[in-house]
Amino acid sequence: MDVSGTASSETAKQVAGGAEPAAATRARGRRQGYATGDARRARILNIALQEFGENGYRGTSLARIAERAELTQAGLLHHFRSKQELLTAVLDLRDSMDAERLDLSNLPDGGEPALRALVALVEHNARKPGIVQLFTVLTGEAVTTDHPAHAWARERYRLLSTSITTALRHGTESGELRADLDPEACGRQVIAMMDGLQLQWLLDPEQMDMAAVFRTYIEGLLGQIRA
Amino acid sequence: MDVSGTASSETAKQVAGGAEPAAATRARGRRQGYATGDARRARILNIALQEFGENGYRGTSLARIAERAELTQAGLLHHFRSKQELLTAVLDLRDSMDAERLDLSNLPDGGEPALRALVALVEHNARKPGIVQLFTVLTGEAVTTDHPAHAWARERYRLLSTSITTALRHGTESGELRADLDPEACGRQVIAMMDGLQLQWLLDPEQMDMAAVFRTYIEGLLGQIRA
DNA sequence: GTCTATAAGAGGATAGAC
DNA sequence: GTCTATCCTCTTATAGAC
Repeated sequence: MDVSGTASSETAKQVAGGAEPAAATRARGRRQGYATGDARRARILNIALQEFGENGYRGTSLARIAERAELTQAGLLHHFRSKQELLTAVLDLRDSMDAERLDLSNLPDGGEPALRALVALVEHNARKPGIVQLFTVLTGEAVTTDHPAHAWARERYRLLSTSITTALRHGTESGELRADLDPEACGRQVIAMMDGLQLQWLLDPEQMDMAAVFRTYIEGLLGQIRA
Repeated sequence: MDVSGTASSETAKQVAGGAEPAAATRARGRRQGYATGDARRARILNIALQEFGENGYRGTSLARIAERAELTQAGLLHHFRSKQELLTAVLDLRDSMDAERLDLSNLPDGGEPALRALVALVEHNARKPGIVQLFTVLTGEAVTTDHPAHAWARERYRLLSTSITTALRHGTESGELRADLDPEACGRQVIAMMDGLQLQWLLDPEQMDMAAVFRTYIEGLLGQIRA
């Protein structure tokens, strides 16, 4: 059931900063102009991230998150005024975690470096089923136009798409890649391949080595588009 | 909890019934051992298909479906004993609609014919956003292990995967495709590309010509794997 | 085959005490 | 900052009349 079990402890560290005494956290929080209770917030966020990933937005209840965070639902709503606000915070958190590894809006320049960076990202993701699932489940839900994450998802794809497209275009312009390559279509394809493989991998992890299949794809693609 | 089992082809035929007089339908139903009220059932199924596609399984209520089908929730539950049973019937319906166009478990033999058949399927799908969305939303939700459609989705991918893999393998064996092609990995990639492009297309239809991008991909792939 | 009525519960959100 | 208590709505499913 707990698909993201391994990921959780690591993510907690990234956000919470460990088992610091609450008083110290509070004091520093005030100095830096934060609201107090950062550790609490971080704990809630990490639990929410797991729950949204495991059951989707609609399938997750505030009560369940509150229970796991060891406070009441009303207490939770003190930190996040609504379920939707909590979701937004979780999505921001996920984006910032990605950014630590690889700034998707600023890929290495040139075709081959950019594509190899993506291979590294997929290899990284293959060790983080929880995070991948959060993304896959929410993006699927968000296809619905009135879903609270719809705008987030659309924006994310536009950003990612232009990022890859730009890197590829630079490759064609520098002569690294074939001049007749369509950078936009190619970029969309690469993103689609990442998402599609994630889906198959999550549904049936034993059936596929996601990172290996993606690497094979990129190798083939490079052989095809190199000048 | 078994979603992938029973009901299958019977439900499909019931739905195809259309605007036949109710009395005739009922009489034939009795002869063939169906429950009566086929037209009603079909109407419910088609509405449920729309609703599940628009809001996902969790986001859809029986009351809403009943309202659109012009009966009460209790009346609806006379035809389908539970929400899950209704979902199962909808999934069977969707599969049978696909089958009308292209039997995915029995693709044309050989690499190029099979891949070209998939291009035709994607072109067809690009004109059916509702059906594509049902699939995308439910598959995303179904990543969760305890989702009622989880087994259905996993089974569907296994089937589809072996189907494409088989066609490609025949291609390598007949000398049509390069001997060093990995049919399994390649098959998984093709499926992933279809799913990933669907996702981007649904989120932002104006941003992409799904069929064109997929065709480009397949052309490039063919150039790469042909012997 | 369809209805009304209702059980039995979970959902999100708010008010006010401490 | 967290609690209890409560509200109101929505959910799935069942019972029994017609």
